[in-house]
Amino acid sequence: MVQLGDIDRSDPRPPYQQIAGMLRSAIESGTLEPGARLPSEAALMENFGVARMTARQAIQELRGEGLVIPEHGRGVFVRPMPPVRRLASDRFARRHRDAGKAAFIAEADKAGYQPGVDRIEISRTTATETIAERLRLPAGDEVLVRDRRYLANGRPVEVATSYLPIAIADGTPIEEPDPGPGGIYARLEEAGHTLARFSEEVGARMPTPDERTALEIGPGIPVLTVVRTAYDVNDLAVEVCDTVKVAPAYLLEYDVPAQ
Amino acid sequence: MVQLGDIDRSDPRPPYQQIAGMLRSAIESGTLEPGARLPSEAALMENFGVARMTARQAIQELRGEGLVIPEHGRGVFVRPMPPVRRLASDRFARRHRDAGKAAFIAEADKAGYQPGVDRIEISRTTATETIAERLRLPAGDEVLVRDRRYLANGRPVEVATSYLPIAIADGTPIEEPDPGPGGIYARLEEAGHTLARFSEEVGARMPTPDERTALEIGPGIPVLTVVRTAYDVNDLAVEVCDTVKVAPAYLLEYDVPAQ
DNA sequence: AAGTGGTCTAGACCACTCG
DNA sequence: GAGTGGTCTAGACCACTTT
Repeated sequence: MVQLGDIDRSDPRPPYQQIAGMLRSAIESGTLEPGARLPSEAALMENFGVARMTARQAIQELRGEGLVIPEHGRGVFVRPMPPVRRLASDRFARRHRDAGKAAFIAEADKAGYQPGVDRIEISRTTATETIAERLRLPAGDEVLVRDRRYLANGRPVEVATSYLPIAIADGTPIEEPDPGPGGIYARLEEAGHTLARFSEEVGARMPTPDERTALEIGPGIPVLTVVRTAYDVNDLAVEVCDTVKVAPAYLLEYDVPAQ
Repeated sequence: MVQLGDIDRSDPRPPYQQIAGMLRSAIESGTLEPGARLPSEAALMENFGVARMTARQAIQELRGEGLVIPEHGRGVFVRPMPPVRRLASDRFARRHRDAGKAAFIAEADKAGYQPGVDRIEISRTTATETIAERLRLPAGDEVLVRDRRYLANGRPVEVATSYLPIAIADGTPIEEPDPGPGGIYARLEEAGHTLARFSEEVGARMPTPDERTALEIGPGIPVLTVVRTAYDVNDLAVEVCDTVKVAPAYLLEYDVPAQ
């Protein structure tokens, strides 16, 4: 196995933190490459002369930092970093739609990874208070809901839920799982809702258990939340899109004018 | 203590997850208010008839989600949510500087909390490759570094490091801990660098141990990273500001034109 | 079958907080 | 001193993966 040091009994840190520190160093220095297997719990017990729970606690530290992922029956592995998706502030520019590409596809082309969308679900519900407020609808109005999951190189990186007023989406391809070239924004513009601007609210938090499952991430990996509202040239809110992204896979770029 | 259910032996989830789930429900429903103490480990052992490590593992789940914070010798408490700072995309508008307010102060006034800045440190170093690239300087050029920590209601919420080319900052109040009314952006404009635009890169990750200390947060709380570059009307990069924010304390707002 | 991690038990001693 | 969480031990049985 990888050569690690020994526990220093004079070190004020408890043994499990020392072990975690040595493993962390090995990961950060590249001695343990992304995808490599950590020493097994049994190996750590023998190497450091500790009980199993102590070895596990050391690994637990690294899990909490998102550095490693355990795989039942196989071992604990150094987390391979997903490809970073840089989202430029022009990602919803009309020229991408005119070229027949939805925003996600346009950006995948540029960054050079294989995009994918699955689990598309269309439904209708009454708007929650929050959604109604953002769409400036009376609370309780019916809205179209588009749920989907985005993949990069086959790995889930984002789940998104769009809400549109029924009055706008009714009878359009927006109600279809595949809304056609350019995505739903192209369809909105065809329906006369020429888009003027978007407003985005960005936050970050730990994922809920449901989100962990959908995004296939363990605990210790935060998510970025982006709530986007699209407005047409008449300043009508035509869509609210609620997205949850695997944080390490994203960098969001924005341009802010000084005035 | 708070009344919780019992473990369901037919539930496929292990006992510790069931216990964590019940505590999570109690927190989300408000039965356990922010700041309230969770049942002690001894109480959980008795209530559910489990061993101590099982009770601890349940609490560990909630720690990983950032829902609770343990305090040695006192108990485990429901994390009080810090006041959320909504950062509007106009927070660097000139009118705020003209009113003599730095961006942080202007926004605190609006949101109604007590702002604060401490640990201001000024130094000079040679630019790292990344910083030099952002400032479009030759690698190895000297830069002015402004380090500081921001507080809201006395609690740390953000650490920020600004880098400015020496050629721009040399001999100006920007080298002082307190650069005067309107902050360093006001001084830059007085020096002829009228600001035209900012570019921001937003990401999120788990904090390093150093950042955890500086921001006084435990593990389980993610941070938002924002790297802002300021450009003047001649498209000269005049400042790069690297910030690390306590994620639950922030919501960033951006306006994106459709074209 | 052997090796891995996942869960659990029943204890122990320690450090910290509070009355 | 009593109550709290922090750390550790030495076992046990289970579920999953690989050979």
